[in-house]
Amino acid sequence: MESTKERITYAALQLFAEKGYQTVTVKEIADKVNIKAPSLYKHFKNKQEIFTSCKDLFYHRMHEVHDQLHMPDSTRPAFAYQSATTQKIIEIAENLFEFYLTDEVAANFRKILLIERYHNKELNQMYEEIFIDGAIDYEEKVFAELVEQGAFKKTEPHLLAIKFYAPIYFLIQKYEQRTESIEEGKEALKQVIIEFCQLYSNKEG
Amino acid sequence: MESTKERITYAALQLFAEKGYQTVTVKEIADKVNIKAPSLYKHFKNKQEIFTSCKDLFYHRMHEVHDQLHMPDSTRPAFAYQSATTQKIIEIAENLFEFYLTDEVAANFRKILLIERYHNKELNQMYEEIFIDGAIDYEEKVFAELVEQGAFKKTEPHLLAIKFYAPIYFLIQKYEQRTESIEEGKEALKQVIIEFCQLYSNKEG
DNA sequence: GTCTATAGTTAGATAGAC
DNA sequence: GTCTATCTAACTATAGAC
Repeated sequence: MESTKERITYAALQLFAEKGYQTVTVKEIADKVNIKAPSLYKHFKNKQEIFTSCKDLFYHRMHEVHDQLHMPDSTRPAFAYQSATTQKIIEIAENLFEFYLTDEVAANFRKILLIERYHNKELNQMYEEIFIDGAIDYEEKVFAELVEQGAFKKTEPHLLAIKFYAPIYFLIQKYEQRTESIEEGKEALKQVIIEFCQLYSNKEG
Repeated sequence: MESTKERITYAALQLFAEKGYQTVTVKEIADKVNIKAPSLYKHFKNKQEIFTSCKDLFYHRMHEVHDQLHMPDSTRPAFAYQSATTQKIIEIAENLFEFYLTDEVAANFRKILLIERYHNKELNQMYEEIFIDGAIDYEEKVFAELVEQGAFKKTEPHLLAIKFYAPIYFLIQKYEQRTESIEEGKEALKQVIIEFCQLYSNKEG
């Protein structure tokens, strides 16, 4: 059972991701939910609040999944890097890739951030925290730990993080517009990560 | 001497890159050129034609620079891969990075493509041709040639292309919103590419 | 909580004077 | 080729009936 408020939020999320906030009209959102535009205002004060609802939905979903997957999250305390293994970082890469491509909320809000960040300071900060600096900082810590443990060869963690994360970042943007070929993308990712691990890890695999 | 038509195109280019096509009003464009909105219509038939003018400007600039730098361009005949050397691919990476971050036309239109591609088939195709498949195809050919020449170790060209290109792609998106720190980005790029070449090339450098 | 009707505003674009 | 004045259409949002 989905409430009308939730249906509006999901409809708006899809439309904002496709066209951007300003381009989407409240009538379009209403049409998608099969109600008339003025009825929206019984659920939300105004258009901006619908957007806020999308943002809240994404934050909630992201924290939930990042927690599950022990993924980057600059707004929460650090997770146990001690448990990092080569196998685990492969899993992290695959989960990250899959989450931001197939999860409806994550995939759409990622697009929204990409679109809106050029004229919205807050959303730009959010994008950088999640997909640029935040992600790199996290990977850096993971690799620093792996190097210290002796699991990885002594290498500069920042460069290692870029080499590891950049292909994930690139492949997400490559396959976001062709979700029917996601398996192909996953395969490419896997190969890149495996080669990466063979190069820099001391153990095999 | 810049014509009013050119001044309008450049003003629109900046605004579209920041806010997206729909969000920008013709009044905003006019304000930036210090004329009144109706005067725009003496230079362009409508708003859409201003956008077309931005696109044409970018295409012209891109072909010009890609030719100069022997860079990817799926709409033109292939360049002489025979002349590819390790030193040259480092230069290609740096030039690509610098062009799409510092050239006013290229940097702004790249943002426009990123913003508009989710709801515009033509622009999505253009983005993929320039920044995704086109770029990867080009690098793939370069590396295939380098491998055949014996300059590079025998490696799967497609994976090599992703490993080479993804960091460029990522760093462009990292530094596009902080052009004051571009030198830092250039340094990171250089290090990544140098390490890349050390790993895969047979000769040094 | 849905609707119809409509207010209030702003957008893109045109007409016509200078 | 610039301007002022203005048209028309579209959008956000409100009022009030059901």
